[in-house]
Amino acid sequence: MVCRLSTRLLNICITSLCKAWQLEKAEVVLIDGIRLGYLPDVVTYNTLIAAYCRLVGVHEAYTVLRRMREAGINPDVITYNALIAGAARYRLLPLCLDLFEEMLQNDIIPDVWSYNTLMNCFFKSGQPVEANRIFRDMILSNVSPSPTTYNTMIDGLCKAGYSVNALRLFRSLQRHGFLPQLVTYNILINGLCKSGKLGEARMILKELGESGHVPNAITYTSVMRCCFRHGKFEQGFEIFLEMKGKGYTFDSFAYCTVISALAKMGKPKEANDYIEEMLRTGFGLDIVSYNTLINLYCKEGKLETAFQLLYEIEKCGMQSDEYTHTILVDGLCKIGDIDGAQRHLEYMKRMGFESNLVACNCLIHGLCKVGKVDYAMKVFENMELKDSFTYDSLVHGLCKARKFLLASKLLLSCLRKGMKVLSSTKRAVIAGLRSSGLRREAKELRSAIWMARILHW
DNA sequence: TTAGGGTTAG
Repeated sequence: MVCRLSTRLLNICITSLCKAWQLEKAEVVLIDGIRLGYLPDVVTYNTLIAAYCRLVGVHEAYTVLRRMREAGINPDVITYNALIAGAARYRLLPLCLDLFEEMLQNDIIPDVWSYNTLMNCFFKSGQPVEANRIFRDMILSNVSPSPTTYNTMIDGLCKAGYSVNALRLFRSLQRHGFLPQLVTYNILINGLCKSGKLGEARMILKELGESGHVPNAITYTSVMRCCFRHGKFEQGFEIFLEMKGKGYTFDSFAYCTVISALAKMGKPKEANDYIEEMLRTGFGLDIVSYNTLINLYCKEGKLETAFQLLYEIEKCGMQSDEYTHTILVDGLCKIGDIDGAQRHLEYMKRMGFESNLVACNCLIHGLCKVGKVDYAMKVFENMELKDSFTYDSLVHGLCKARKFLLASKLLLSCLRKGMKVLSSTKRAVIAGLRSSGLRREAKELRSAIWMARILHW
């Protein structure tokens, strides 16, 4: 009894220290505890493993598992779930699968949490088909799905571009008596908004209103962002005011949405006013908030201030991300500092950021803007991934350089891949071919555009 | 120990 009480006390201490990010102190308490006869149990080690995953890394957490075994304590399903969640946090899909396999080999039966985490990891890694396979495995293993399972499925489907299937799943669950939670509505509203299905999003929002759930800050932010994206600025700002009135502007999410919208609208003065308001509220800025500010400074051409912020981020120990550097590359391109942009791309590589499609697109656009279209072509040829932004920028650049035949060739290869390009891009190439006396080529391009429209409808 | 909102390019 005394021993069990002591272990409980030890666990309470370790849990509090882990929650306060005091991992080193938690380790000291563990060592001192053992010395004083407070014996750790599976909960002690599970707490430490979860904390290592969250604060240090999954490999370091795995060393705790070894120590746990050395202490004669067997891991359980919670131990493995924590490790799988840790691996999923760092998108280490093969490690997630290895851990799942190791769990099975140790005769530990995976539970709904294990499957949910693995499924989510597959979705986050861009593998919706595999995620669905995990869902099926779960059913075959007689593990009952939880509301989180369905929420993960709906969210994953939306993010993978299958919002229609997500809505279908939602409806079929409802028919089988599933009562959607607020989070389910939020996932679906956000997913439908992002895929441009505004009518359906509005319908779900109406159903949410009738469901008895009260829309929260997340619901409001999703809908507000959707309004801004579709040019309904007045409605967007009305939502922001309503959020303020309800006390839903307690974090940076709503502010970042509004500031970015104003930056896009070319209203830096108003955006700066909101920045000041956000800073006055006193909540700490995270990396997305910093990125929003850097983006605004870049849009204003204030690159020095933007880099000063990057310096601040790094100085306070915060990690900059792909967005931070992509925004800076774009900012440099926009002021015509192509050398600076290329240097920053190199810096990104050195920092360990993988090849970044958006940043490369910015460079191509910047090169075309300053008339270096041949160099833009070289960058294009070396790019592994290309999207409609890549083609749009380059085709426009080629038209500007009066290289209409090459522009037409690129445009066609883009259309054949089923990518959508701007109407202005198509018009520029056809008009260019005509003005150069290439009437037959212009006619052929028009037919090809027409065919592509039918094929990829 | 699992799920939801904010930041980048034509």
